[in-house]
Amino acid sequence: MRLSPTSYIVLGLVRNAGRATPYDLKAGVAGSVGNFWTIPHSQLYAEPERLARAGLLHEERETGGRRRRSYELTAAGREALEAWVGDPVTESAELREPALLKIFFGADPAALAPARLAAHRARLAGYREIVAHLEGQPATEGPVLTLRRGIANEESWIRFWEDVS
Amino acid sequence: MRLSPTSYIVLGLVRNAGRATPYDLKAGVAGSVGNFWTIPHSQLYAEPERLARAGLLHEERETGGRRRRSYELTAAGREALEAWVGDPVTESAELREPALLKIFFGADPAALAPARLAAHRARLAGYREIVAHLEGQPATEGPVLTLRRGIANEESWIRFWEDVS
DNA sequence: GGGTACATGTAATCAGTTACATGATTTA
DNA sequence: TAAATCATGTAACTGATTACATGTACCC
Repeated sequence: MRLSPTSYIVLGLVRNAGRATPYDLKAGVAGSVGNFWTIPHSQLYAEPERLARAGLLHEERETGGRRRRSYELTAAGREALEAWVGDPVTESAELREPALLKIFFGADPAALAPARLAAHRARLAGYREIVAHLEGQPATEGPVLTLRRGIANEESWIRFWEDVS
Repeated sequence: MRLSPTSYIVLGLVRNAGRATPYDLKAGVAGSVGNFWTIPHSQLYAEPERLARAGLLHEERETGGRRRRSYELTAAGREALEAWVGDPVTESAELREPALLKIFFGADPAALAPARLAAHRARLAGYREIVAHLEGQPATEGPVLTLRRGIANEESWIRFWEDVS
């Protein structure tokens, strides 16, 4: 089985939580990685199933009631996650910004700017708030760094859209 | 039919070229939008076919030889493209940077930095070269603006990776 | 004449998107 | 007690990825 970023997000969140249901994962994504990498919740049902088939997660299902599924890491799962985290090679992300596509094909940037500026400013404010709460907590270096990068990114976009306004 | 960014890239490139085969599109993507939005070439066979079924492209096929397909815009296709370009509302892009995911889940940023820095510096140099050739040409405002954004983006990433080195 | 790179496509699989559903809790 | 929202899933479709294939042209 080929492991995708989605797989590692699931593995990572399960590791952080110890044990998680798809719904926990949904909440986990929304409150953390989801800021820069969202996953539709249907994938959070499908993906753990795949990972369980591959032996990287252990699945348990409630016998009564709603028969909820919950997952935890197997040894193999932990190894796969750690190998990925430890590997210094990564792919490159693409910009894939729809507004840039429009500009490329002739849109007037000044017309796009107001909506883009509002969106970026809102996210920037959100990030600043989260980071204020997070700083000082123990064991949050990773999340704090990604937030810092998120902030720099929003600032960079804001400068761009201001320039073309 | 729902039109995706892929659809608009195809429509836009066909408009720019007047008429194009899938292979022309492949070259077109590689030399332009591909810098921030790549499309596997198999999609450049599938997507025009869909667009032709939807009446947005007109397909012609060589009778002899390799029976190459070529496409041009229909009136409806041109309208759809212009409506999209003229609409000031766009979705938001996500960062989706694999290296950030790794950091989020505990990777050492200093270990990731060298490869990332090399990649970003190479792209930055490439962009600067293209932009130097492009500036001054007529009717290249769109592409030049996207390149400028690409450059700012690379610079912003380079700052980030230098900071954590 | 043989290798290498460009040109041109097809097919199978799979992940992701979208939509549909419904049970349980809280709140007005 | 009705409405809203949270919790929990499934199913259908379709776009994207990957791999396979082969033809043509040019260069050594």
